[in-house]
Amino acid sequence: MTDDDFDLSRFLPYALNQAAEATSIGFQKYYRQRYGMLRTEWRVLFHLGRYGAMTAKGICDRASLHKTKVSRAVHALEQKRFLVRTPQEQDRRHETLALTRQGKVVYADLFEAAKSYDAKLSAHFTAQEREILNRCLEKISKL
Amino acid sequence: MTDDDFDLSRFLPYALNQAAEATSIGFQKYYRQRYGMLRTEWRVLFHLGRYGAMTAKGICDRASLHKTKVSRAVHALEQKRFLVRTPQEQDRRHETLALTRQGKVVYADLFEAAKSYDAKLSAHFTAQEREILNRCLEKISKL
DNA sequence: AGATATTAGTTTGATTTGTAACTAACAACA
DNA sequence: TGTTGTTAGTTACAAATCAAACTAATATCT
Repeated sequence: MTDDDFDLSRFLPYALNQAAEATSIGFQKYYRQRYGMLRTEWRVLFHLGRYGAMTAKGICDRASLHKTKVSRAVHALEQKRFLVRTPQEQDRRHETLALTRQGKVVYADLFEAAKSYDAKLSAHFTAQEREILNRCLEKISKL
Repeated sequence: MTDDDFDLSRFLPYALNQAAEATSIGFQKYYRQRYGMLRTEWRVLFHLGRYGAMTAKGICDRASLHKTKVSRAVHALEQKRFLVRTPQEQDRRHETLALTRQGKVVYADLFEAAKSYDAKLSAHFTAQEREILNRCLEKISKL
């Protein structure tokens, strides 16, 4: 490859970042305006809604999020009355996090919004493209 | 699609973000440790090295970066003596930004590092995957 | 010319993130 | 029992980002 062929837009970290930002904006607007939520809050909410009650540590591990980020998101979601914490009997260091009724409603709404947002994005690709794209992204995330 | 199939890892904004972060880390280390640079600084440096002298506005447009980010990056690169500014005669609002000799050396180093980092990443994909991945990312960035 | 609007770039203050130190609860082992 | 280590989660401070207000130069319109 000659130097002329190597451009920022072909540099994977850059291209991925640009694409990530471009797709994030639209959905971000939704949970920000509607529920005053931050990205980490949405992720934490999603995990609890999708996989059921778990501890903050569980979310850290599943979502590859740092514990301070999760700690702050949990606090914010608690303030909004979207979740409640319950210290575990056998080990009081662990707190089980569970969505409230209201939290579940919000989750359901965001889940649907995410699905339809994703569908709208996917419409720009062929089935093959979408499949390969997913495969590539998954591979990269596991590097 | 049933709900069971829709997971965070299949939600494009999320998958792109995870992949972007995963690939960024390795290269970020390089320009951070070696030159104390931030991401925006590396991007600005790259633009000047790759496309030649231009104004801050020019970089904003080409790189889709906000002017405050560019302003700060330019300031930082100036402090490091990687670039110099020259107000334009005919319109003194515009300043032409150009890499210094030292800036060019740093650019050349980072350019090579980026190329080889990218090559290492690309090794995980087939030619077809890489091609489709690029195409998809480009499409997405233009949405 | 003089008033108004744009444009390039900077600064400021609030929000968000990252890093490291911290507390509290439990475990292991002498 | 007491000392040391580990783990879950929080807090505090520094660094980075974002949005909005600002300055200075030029353009436009009357």
